[in-house]
Amino acid sequence: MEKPVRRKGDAVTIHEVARRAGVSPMTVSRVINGNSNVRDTTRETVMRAVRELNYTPNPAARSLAAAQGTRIALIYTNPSGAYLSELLVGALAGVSRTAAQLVLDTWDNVSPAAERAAARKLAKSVAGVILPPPLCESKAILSELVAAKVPVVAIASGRFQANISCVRIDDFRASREMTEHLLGFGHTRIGYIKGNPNQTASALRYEGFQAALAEAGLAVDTSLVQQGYFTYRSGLEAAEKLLNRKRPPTAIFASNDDMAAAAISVAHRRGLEVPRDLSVVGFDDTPIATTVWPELTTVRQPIASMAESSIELLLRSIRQRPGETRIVVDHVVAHELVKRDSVAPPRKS
Amino acid sequence: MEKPVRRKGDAVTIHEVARRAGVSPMTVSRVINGNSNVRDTTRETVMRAVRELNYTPNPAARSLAAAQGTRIALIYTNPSGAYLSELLVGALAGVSRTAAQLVLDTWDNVSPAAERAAARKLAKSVAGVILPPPLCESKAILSELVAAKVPVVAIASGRFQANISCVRIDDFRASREMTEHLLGFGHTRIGYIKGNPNQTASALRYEGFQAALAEAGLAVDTSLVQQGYFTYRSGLEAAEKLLNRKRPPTAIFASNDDMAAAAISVAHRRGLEVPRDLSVVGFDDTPIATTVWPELTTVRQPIASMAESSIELLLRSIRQRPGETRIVVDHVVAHELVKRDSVAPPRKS
DNA sequence: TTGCACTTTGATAGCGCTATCATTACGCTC
DNA sequence: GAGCGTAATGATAGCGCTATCAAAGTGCAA
Repeated sequence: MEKPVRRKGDAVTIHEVARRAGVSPMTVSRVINGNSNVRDTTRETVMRAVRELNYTPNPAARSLAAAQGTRIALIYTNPSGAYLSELLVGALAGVSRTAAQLVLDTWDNVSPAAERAAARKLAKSVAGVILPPPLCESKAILSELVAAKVPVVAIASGRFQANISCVRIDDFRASREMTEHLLGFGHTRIGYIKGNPNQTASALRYEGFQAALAEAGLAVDTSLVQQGYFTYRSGLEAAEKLLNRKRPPTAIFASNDDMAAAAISVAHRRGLEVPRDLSVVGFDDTPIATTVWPELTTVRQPIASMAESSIELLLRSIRQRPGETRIVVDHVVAHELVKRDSVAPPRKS
Repeated sequence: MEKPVRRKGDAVTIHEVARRAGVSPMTVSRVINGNSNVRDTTRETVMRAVRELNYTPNPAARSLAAAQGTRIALIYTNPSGAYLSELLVGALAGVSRTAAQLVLDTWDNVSPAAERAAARKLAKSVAGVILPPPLCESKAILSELVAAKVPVVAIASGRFQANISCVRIDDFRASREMTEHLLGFGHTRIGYIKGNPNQTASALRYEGFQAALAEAGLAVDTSLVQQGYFTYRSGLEAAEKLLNRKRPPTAIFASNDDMAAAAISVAHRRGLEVPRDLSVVGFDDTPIATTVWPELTTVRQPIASMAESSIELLLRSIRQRPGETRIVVDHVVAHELVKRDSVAPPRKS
């Protein structure tokens, strides 16, 4: 049995839909592109035909005809690479339905001038950009991209910014919930390891922590709060300081998983068992959360589906007619508290 | 200053190349597709024009005209996901120059029957497949794909298999070198944590370890060899056993980074300092190698560039005319011994 | 030189879709 | 109901590339 010749005849085209609906192919095209200027009744007829024939537009033809070299850039920096693979998986999923191409690049520029230059160059070669943190916090990059009228989606950025679409979770609320979870176990002396101050999310997470404490009528003991930088190394140091105290905390809330993993490691080196002697929780649910032992209780950001949404958003922006006002949305998606094995009630002492 | 209208004129087309080279567009097409039946002198003229104009084929047009929905699948399973992001980065880089689209899928089938069914279905929808371990060791998948005449590239698989192209490092040699490195520091009692037996690479790495020992005139002490499964958890257990011995090893060679990281963690819990009291080395150079402290000495597999080569290989296979014999190559790329901070001479005892 | 088989090149016709402009239908004022 | 402006639809012409087949060139034997 030969493999069928791929050429020809395997897919239903816009013409067949048009014929079935009794309209011209152009009208079908307008309908499937959500174009206005189509009478409602016509639209419905067409849509029915589309459904009946199970029609899917051919992405290649589409982008060829539209001459929109739909290249979408995803720029990242190494530091934030923790969830890179999930980001890529999601972006790829979003792109694979369309003719768009995903192009990757790493920027480790330090100076705003370098970022500015890179952004300007990028703006010329792609139709849209997805920016994870910390890049999406850079004024230099953002202003350059916005000036060049290239649609941008900031992903997992803490806060919504003018002119930039944004797909994110509610860091504040997630962090508050996690703190409440800890509180619910009876912890009252909770150490907190802050994230890198160059990211809005760090502040938001800390605020969520404070808010939960305040609601529970507890004061924030600032000596139990350490600055971290989202790296394992910084988590190591912060946890050392926390556990060196005369009255060490009974739980540590690290604002990402890498630092939480580091806290576990420090605890182990001191002969403390987790969670019996110390509860530890993280944030993000990156692979390391399930690598370490015990597995981390953490907050799951659905990075993959967030990336997928970002692509869709971007594509919609790109497809816009030149005249229309830019689509700018703030898309807050649901997070999830993932309970695993790193939390227990505080030990009686 | 308005952004130039994207439509038209921004890219150099095959016609311009043709005019410059003084041939027809068709001939250019043949050249860039590596088609035979083009005189060498003609080919060179065309290639020069291509270079001078910095021409890149338009992927959309290409796949539209060729009606070859050049979709390349990358299938992975969670367990091997350690270097997934690097794999994706490389594959994407390879793909971004061509019309091909990368589609991802996760298979966590256990039964060969399920794998067989999935492979059969896959064969119908894509033009080529990239298979990282352990999937590339599955007879069921492989035979199904080969039967369907879908080109396959096994990446980072230990050994070359008939009918399947393969891009890999020399696991045996890399492992032998790493062992020699340890030996060079004066270690003679080296613990070894084996990899998952479902992968050829595990055996190869172990053989390399044995070979180096044999060359140095040392006998392999099988009580210093533990079975692991490439997971952090299994590394934990193996390291425990190793360090529980009356005369524990002075160094541990884990056959991947996750298990090496686990070994470090176990050492720390026992108050052992790495590398002062125990040297630990890993394999693969995944992100965890630079996350843990101290950073791991390990063997770097250039996964990204391997993935890129795989794509190129696949594309070449796909572009083949139906008649020709399948291209099957065994591409062994160079590895690298990355020396970091987890190795020191054995402590005098 | 002619004839024949084979290699190399080119002309033509789309791939499936959308931009553009022309055409027709509709709604309204006067 | 004529006249006009706007909304809805259609006809045409490609987007950049490759499949296909026809044409031209090449080599070799007779």
